[in-house]
Amino acid sequence: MSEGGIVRVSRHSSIHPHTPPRVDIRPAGKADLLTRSRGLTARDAEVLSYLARHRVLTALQLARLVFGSYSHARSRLAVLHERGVLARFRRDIWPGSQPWRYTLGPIGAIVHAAATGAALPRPATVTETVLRLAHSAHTEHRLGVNDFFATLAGHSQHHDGRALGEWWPENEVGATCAGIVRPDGYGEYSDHDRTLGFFYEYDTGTETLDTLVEKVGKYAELADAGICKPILFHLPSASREHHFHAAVTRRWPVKPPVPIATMPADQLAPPGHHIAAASPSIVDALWRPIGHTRRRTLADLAPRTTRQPTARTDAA
DNA sequence: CCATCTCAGCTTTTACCCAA
DNA sequence: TTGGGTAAAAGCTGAGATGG
Repeated sequence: MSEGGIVRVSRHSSIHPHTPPRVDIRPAGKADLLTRSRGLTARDAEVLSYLARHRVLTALQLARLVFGSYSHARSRLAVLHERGVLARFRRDIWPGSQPWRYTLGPIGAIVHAAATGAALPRPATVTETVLRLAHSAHTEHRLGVNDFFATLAGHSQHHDGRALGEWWPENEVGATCAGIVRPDGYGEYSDHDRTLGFFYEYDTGTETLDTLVEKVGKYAELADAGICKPILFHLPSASREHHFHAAVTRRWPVKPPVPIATMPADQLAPPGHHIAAASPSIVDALWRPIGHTRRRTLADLAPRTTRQPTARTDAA
């Protein structure tokens, strides 16, 4: 299946890039706003909070982040969609079907705005936002980034002593970095006495290696400005990883200006349905620091500290 | 009303087999 | 040659049952 939104395509599959995504939005009338927003649980609010902050998530990703079971997540998300709390869309590919991508619907956007003290959006504005999201070429990239963090959060919830303490989306971390770099995300992962704060870069292979190396140079500028964190590069293949390592080593023969580790996506275990076993492989020894041949676990990339792990992922 | 689980059915196109 | 039926792929949907 798709790993929480990452389209895995068999040799028989074909994506229809020109087919518009199927968008499913329940309109919200003023009269039934109160009716439809009634009965929302604390967990529903958590779902809204995640979607407000990270824009779009699949049912599997939300299951990992918020729900205990995938089937219940799908069931509840369908109810929320039916009420107009959530909107959803997906592309048609062959063969098979695609997971729905969920985002805030008209009711959900209003309820979340009311809960956070923000200005209430008009339903037409929400509809426009959903349509833009559904048609944006950047949405699949965003889903890939969200999938990494959702998998990490889901994994942490099933392993004592591990936690994803922070997960900042692209726009928030970009603002914090004063525009010098725009990482795809920032996270803090704890494993017992070790905490790794890292920038995350999700590479789909569409950028040139020179562009990636230039990015590293920008991170060096950021480090000079006082923000130095390791960069985790998610690369599409082992060969891409090999060439990236070679390019960085050519540019900085002794040592890269900031710590960098890479993981080739084609080394990941085949994705599965189960929440508990949700791709633990991203925390396994798949991460290769620049200048090393031995791969390390995610926790091994972190310096040992005596700090207590931070709280689990907070959607707020 | 919510949580959890199971399971039959659906989606969509191609390849293949068989009968007319 | 043409047309109909079926399997395959990969995963989602939604109904139903059970229990809190």
